Amino acid sequence: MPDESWNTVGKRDDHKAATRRQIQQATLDLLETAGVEATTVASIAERAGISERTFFRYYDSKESAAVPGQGELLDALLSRELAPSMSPAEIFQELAGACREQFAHEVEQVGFGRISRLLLREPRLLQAVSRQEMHLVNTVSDAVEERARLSRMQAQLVAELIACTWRVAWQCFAREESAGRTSNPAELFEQAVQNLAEISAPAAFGR
Amino acid sequence: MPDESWNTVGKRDDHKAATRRQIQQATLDLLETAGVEATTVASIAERAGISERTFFRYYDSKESAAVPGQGELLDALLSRELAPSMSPAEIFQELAGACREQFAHEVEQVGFGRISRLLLREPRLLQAVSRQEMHLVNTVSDAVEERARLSRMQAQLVAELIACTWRVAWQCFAREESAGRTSNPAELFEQAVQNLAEISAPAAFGR
DNA sequence: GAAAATACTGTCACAGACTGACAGATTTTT
DNA sequence: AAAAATCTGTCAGTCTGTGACAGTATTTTC
Repeated sequence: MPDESWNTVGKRDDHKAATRRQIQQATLDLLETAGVEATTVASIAERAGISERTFFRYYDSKESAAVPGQGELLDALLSRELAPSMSPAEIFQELAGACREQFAHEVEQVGFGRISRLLLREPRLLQAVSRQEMHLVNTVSDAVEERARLSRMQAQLVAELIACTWRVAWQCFAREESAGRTSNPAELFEQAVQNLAEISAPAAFGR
Repeated sequence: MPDESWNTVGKRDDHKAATRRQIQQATLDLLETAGVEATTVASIAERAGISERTFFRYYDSKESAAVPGQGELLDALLSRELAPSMSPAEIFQELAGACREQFAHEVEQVGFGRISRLLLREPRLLQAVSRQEMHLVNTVSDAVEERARLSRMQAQLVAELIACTWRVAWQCFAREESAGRTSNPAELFEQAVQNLAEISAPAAFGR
């Protein structure tokens, strides 16, 4: 038997990752056809070839098994440099940039269309996303407050605006996609940022 | 027996309203001491003097029995005049005005402090609020799109920004309140709107 | 004022979500 | 190969939430 100790992933991790994918797959399959309400965890577990108990060792609900995590987005946001010398507007622009790149990237992922279609018609899944966003806003808010030395209110607003822009861009893109039209993600995101400025700052765009 | 038919509320409505209050009260009492997790619907029902089954005829979960509805805010927003001639910024200002007044009003309500303290330390209750906000955003977004003739993206952004400002102002106020300090609600809300503009419109504040 | 229609509540029964405990199997480490 | 750590399934149990039915109170109708 060849030595593969250089490889950090062993059989255990492989199997875990595979199980995760199977659960995701099974969940999407069933939610797509029967809807969130009518789908039971038992049926998901059966389709994924595991016990019901094991399902809950991977995900804490069928909703969270369906929606993708926001870990990458969070990482992208936290990896940006935020100096105390920057103005709130500059910080927002910096983070929005990270968001735009990540957005364009995630749209390319396999299964994006599938999940977005599901999200548009299943409020309970949107709820699950909202829970993740709550965590993201808190984390980003804390980071901004500490690293950029903004007031609590400013930091929170920056974080909320980031999440808000992301949400709107995402939803607009998904709607376009569902309608058969195709659009440029980065451009769409930038358009959201642009509209945001126009809406909230009356003086800057006076007639 | 005196004729009271002029009074639109009969014994039935009275009793219903009283039961609602009892449930709210019992829920807050128990959540306050034991937390959301540890409190069962059965215990709430017992304290409110009703059966468990009846509890679910009034509220669909213990979370929603604890948080106040957003019906008044929604009414206030929808009662504002939105003409197609208005710019997105003007629409936002108009709605923000309604929000500010409602905010100052709600802060005065009895039980506000109690609920806000609870919300600050119970994520599950925040989740329940978030569900209501989702509905509010959708409703406002639709109204804005139809009555002010904005693009879907603009309408959605306006609605999200309203909700966002409300949330931040609310949270800041609650935090101040919890810390023993007292602040002016209308002023605080206006400050949030101000900061919002400063954050999202770089060109307007570039010194 | 009685009778009929309507609304509210409690009891019962049940499905589904989720968790703790334990035992057996598998992988990893020594 | 033995020991330790990890993963999984089974079992039993609590809690949430809902449909069905019957009994009671209220309102409406005559």
